[in-house]
Amino acid sequence: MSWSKHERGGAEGAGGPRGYHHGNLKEALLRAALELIAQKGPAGFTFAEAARWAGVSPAAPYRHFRDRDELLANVALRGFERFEVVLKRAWDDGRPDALAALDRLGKAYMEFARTEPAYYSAMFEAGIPLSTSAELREAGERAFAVLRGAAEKLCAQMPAAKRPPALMVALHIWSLSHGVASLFGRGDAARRTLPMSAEELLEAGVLVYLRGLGLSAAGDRPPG
Amino acid sequence: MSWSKHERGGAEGAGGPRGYHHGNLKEALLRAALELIAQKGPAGFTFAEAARWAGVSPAAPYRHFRDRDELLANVALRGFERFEVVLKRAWDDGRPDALAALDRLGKAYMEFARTEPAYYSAMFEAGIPLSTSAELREAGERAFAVLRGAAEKLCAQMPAAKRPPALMVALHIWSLSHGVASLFGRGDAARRTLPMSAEELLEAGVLVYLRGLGLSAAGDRPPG
DNA sequence: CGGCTAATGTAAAAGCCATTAACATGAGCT
DNA sequence: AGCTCATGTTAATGGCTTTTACATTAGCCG
Repeated sequence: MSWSKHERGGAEGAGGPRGYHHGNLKEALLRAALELIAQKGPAGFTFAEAARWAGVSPAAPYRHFRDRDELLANVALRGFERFEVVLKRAWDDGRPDALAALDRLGKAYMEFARTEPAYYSAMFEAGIPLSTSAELREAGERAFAVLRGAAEKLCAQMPAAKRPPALMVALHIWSLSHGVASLFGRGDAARRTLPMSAEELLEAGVLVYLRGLGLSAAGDRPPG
Repeated sequence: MSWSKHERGGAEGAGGPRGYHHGNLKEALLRAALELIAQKGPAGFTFAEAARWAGVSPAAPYRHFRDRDELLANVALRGFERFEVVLKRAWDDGRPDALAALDRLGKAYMEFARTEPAYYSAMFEAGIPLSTSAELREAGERAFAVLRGAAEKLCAQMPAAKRPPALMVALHIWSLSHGVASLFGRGDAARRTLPMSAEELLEAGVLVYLRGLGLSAAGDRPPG
């Protein structure tokens, strides 16, 4: 194992590099970007400041990312990967039943948006075209696939005659989740004062929606 | 009427100013910003280029806007005002009945997002804190008030016992609309290939949701 | 009409950022 | 030990933002 090189930068925080070579600059830049995006939004983040944060010259990042956008795209990529993990864990293959699991899924969605606003905005609000890289698109697809799988399990337990297309259900739930997260999910600036938390709002909305689909177990009274 | 001054800049397109003074620079800058945001997104838009587009020096805009963000906020403000008009017209006080009017409202929402992407992104995706100015916040409230009024009319025609809070309904519909618009509503880059248009997706989602609320007239079969 | 003043523009400069090109260092392999 | 390539640095270019000092002129007042 090559200790002398790889131990550095990996767990060193903002300590800074020792020698001429940083040792783990790519990773350090990704982390710096994440931190800066969290502080000032995807627009406020600058390549040069990430370099500074990592303790290298402004030109160094170009050895690892073609340009600023590619770094942003890499943050988004990593975000989608983490998002998929989080959603998968919450869904847990629909155990113990699809409705309980879907409820966890919604909470996990909102929690991700709330606790990882930098990832979330890089993924959805930074204006990165998904066509940037196949990897990015596929990571996005995999995250969405979790939602889609959940929709399929839900639809499967409905009588075939009144069964809606699972893809449509997945898109509806995703849209509602993203809308709530995007409009009300983050702590500070753009928030409107709500009579309920974003999590509750989403949960209530999904319940109403599912009832509309005919899932009788889903909240038989209107929430309020 | 002061022809000699005000005719200029107002309808002159990119013709450029004639004398030392532009005559209607503020308006020209707002329009330039709108055009540039439409082309390159709120992040790609630059103050200097708007000035160039209006035919003035890079410092001139500072006579009308404190900084770049204030210009952006003014675009968003104007966007909310237009949005309110569009939504109000579509809602038309709920004529001939609330469901038909709500359907028009959803279509108008999506059409605004689609045909005025620059306004839409300035309003919702540019990261402008609503606290920027009271005017901005109030304009946003007025636009939302249309949705809220629609939700109230819908709820009013439900039996009081199973009547959900109108505010919650408005927030749900808004979130779903914004989610659909934001994820699938704009033409080119970030779009995913869908089995249906964004308008259809939203309409179907709202119908399911309303059915979940117990509005029996709302789509008695699951859409597909 | 003639002149004052405030509004509106311009020019120039400082400071930051992105990006590139030429050069430097040293890690890892042979 | 020496080679070579990955990884950094320095320096330079060009653009953007914002400020300061100065220029022009529109509108008003006598």
